[in-house]
Amino acid sequence: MGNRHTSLKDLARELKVSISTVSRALKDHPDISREMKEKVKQLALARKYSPNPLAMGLLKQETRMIGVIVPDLVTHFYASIIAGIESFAKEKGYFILLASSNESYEKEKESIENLLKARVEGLIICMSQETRETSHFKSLLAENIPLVFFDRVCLQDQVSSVTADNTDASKKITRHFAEQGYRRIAFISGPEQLNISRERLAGYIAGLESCQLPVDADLIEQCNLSHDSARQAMNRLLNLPNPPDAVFGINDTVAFAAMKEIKRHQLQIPNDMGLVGFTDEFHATVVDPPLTSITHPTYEMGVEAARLFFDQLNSKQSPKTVTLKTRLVVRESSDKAR
Amino acid sequence: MGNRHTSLKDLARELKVSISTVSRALKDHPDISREMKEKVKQLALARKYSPNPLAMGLLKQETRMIGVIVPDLVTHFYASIIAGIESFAKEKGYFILLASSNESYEKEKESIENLLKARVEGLIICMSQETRETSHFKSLLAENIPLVFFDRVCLQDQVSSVTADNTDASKKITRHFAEQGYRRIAFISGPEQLNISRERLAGYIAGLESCQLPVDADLIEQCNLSHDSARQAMNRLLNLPNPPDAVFGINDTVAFAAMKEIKRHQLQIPNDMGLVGFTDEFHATVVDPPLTSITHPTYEMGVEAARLFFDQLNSKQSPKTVTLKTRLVVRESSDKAR
DNA sequence: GTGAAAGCGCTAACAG
DNA sequence: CTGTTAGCGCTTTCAC
Repeated sequence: MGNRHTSLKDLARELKVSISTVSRALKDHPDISREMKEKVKQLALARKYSPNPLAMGLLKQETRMIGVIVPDLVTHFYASIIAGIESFAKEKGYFILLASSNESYEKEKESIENLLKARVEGLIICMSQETRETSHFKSLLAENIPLVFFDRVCLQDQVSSVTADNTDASKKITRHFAEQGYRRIAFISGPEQLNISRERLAGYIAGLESCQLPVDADLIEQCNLSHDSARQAMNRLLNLPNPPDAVFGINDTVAFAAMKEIKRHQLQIPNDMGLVGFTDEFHATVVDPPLTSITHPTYEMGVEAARLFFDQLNSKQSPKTVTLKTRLVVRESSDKAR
Repeated sequence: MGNRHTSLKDLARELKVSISTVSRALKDHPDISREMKEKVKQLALARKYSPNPLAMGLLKQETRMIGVIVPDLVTHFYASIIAGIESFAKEKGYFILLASSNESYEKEKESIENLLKARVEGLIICMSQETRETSHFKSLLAENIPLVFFDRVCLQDQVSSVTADNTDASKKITRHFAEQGYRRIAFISGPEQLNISRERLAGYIAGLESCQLPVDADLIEQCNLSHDSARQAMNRLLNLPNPPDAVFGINDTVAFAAMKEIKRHQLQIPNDMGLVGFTDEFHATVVDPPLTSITHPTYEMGVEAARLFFDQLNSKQSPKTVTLKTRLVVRESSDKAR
């Protein structure tokens, strides 16, 4: 390999001045003469000098890297959030080090350790589904390492986080169903340790109550957010003695799985069964019929998470909670009127 | 911030020995006494010592980072490939630095520069759609920086690359259509500077010829791989005086766009119009009807790209070309028989 | 067996 | 205005 990068030393030698002179000239230090600055800058350009971030990092104790941990690397949902984080971080001259927990608590802990070993300056995390216990996060706090949660959050009084307005959004969904004439509205939730499950469930119930519809425990199903488990949940709903006439799926995967299962049972969407999801723009329009959904502002969520991160980094502020407004976009899957 | 990590110096001070002793003890240097090793290792563990990669990098001139540039961060296709790269790199103790070209030639060049400034040890790249000119890649080669292309490639005699068996696969598609009784088979291609466009077109034509079907220039459309442009292309096909009865879309986005447009024209898939794509497993099964497609081995492609990268890194070998086998998976969208 | 010292590329305090 | 020096964390050669 050899050293393919020009160093200050190289420049200094070539110009027959000291390293510090070169260093200062490049940063327009007032002490340096105009001509010297000229000469140095010109040579630096010619030799394609760029400061060695390792050396800088060592010196300044900063690596300009942020660790990002997501439950899963391959879904559009996280990819889009990551793109948001990346774009904000890039502006600030930071890079992203990416890791996936694969929805596993153990891998989450492992990823945190690896990223810290790589000397990231802090972490932006979406918790794994399995995570019930938060000591690994608390020790980050104890060590004063900047931390931000997005979408799935915990320790909200101590950690900055970005979420969607889950409760509100879910309430809107239930009310929308009711307005369309659906009466037995089911909800397929996720693991109860996740705030998104709890909040969306709360909204679902609040919505039912505000429409004077009864809350029927049979209509509340749970799954582990995997495709298969969501299909099974939908299947249980369909096999109920008194099945629902509408379903609210807690996220993309669940909504898709539900859709497949409904179709498999030869039921028409939206006439026999209404369906609404909680997805990003892209997926909702790809399926057939197009899915009514709360469009999750994924990219924006990433941007906000990064913004919160830098707030933490620059001045240890008290944790902030950002809640992103969502929109209910009505499409065919819940539009009986058509 | 302060220095939150334990250093060799810290350990040395605590044990009242020199830094070099600690360093040697930790790497089981034969000169060090058994007891000393014990003591050092124990304390290192207790203090959670982990070597500072910046210091190591500076010393050894290696950063253990690979730059990865994709045309787009948010699609499942690239996300899945990135996951493959990441998993292999992780094995080797390397991290990924991710950048997106957003299909722009300028951004691609910019990303290369940024990543080099960050001192990645080499690059794994999928070219932007706009890229026609390869001098920025050539200068990487000139500087002996390891480089691997995937999916979209160029300079194949000088650079290692992984691709799918595009020509073969496309031939299979055309032949499959013919077997199903389709006669006017159209192809929606991408920009001609991309090898995937040229190779898939070649396979499409070879397939037609092997079935004694005529090649009709009207049935070969082009788009820039965006959703809108693909819809327009499909639309042009549908408005032909003698429209096709089957369409082969060059990738995911194109196949989806085509599907929407076909539905908008009230045509039934597969009866009025057959449709086949070139997609990863996930997307093909989400749409309705499920899409017959060449399933693109995305994750595997990432793994192979990473493998080639390390081949390059470890010993400057002559460039290799890996071609991944694909499978034609017949689903409803082209299955007239049902 | 262990320590001292140099050096990777850089900045900043201190000299002159 | 410019140079010298120390030090960020680490490995390695050379001394003892």
